Amino acid sequence: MKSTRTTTSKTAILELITNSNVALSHIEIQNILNGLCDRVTIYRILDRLVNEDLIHKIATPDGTVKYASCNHRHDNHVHSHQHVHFNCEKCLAVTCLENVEPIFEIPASYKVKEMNFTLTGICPKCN
Amino acid sequence: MKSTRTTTSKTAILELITNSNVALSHIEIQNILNGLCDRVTIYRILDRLVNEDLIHKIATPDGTVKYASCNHRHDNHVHSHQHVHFNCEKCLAVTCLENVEPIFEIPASYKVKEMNFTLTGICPKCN
DNA sequence: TAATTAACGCAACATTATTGCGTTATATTG
DNA sequence: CAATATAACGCAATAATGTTGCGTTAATTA
Repeated sequence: MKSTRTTTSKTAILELITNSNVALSHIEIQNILNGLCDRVTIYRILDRLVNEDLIHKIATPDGTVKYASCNHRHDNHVHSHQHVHFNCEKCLAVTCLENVEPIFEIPASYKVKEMNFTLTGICPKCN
Repeated sequence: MKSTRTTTSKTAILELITNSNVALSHIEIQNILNGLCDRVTIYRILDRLVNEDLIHKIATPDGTVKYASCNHRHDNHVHSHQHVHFNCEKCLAVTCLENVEPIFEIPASYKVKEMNFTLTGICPKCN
């Protein structure tokens, strides 16, 4: 009987991430919210949103953790975050490239559950 | 005239990373070295080794920064870390899959400089 | 072998993340 | 619709991780 409640902060953060076209870090969210809730609460809400599968967590190649919305289609009960992300060196934005699907082959002895594909370079805006 | 010196700690760390078949984090390296040098020195050496292109830095999807050796072949002056990494959920090991090369298409407006492809799941050993 | 200075150790500081606990407010129930 | 249960919160403390400054040590070179 694990329930989860709708709070002002939770909806605000979810909306923020959903409406953003780039992945956001904890600090970025904190700055945008500008004191709406405690720093710790943001951590807890982000964890909850990830658990509830409403957002997903990604890390840039340098280790910065960011959060992005899951506008994925639940094709047939299978849920996986097969996203390709683009990390701009200039503006540091992390964007989801939803329609890029890499093809690759890996030994069958590896049981792949998730994949994380991040490209680094210069985005169209900064080019 | 930027010179770089060979020190005991530096060679030890480089050797450690080179001989490891999995990527190592700062703490893991620190624990293995077991007081050979200071925590700060490890940070500085790792930075230097990355700059000198002797090792490369990667991050697991959850944001843990790890370091691995570059046993890449400098085909023709072009140097890029087109590695595919496998991150085992069980033993947390990050392994380089050198011979897996993903194929993907991305809008030309994006200038791709590096790519980071991490798969998560269960490795052959843990399976 | 002496001089130069990169690299080191140590201490202090900065940033980021986690935990405990009493309080607040969301959802449920009588 | 008010009373109740407890998820979620704020705040303070603590842990974990990364950075900076500076005096000292030791790798290179002249």
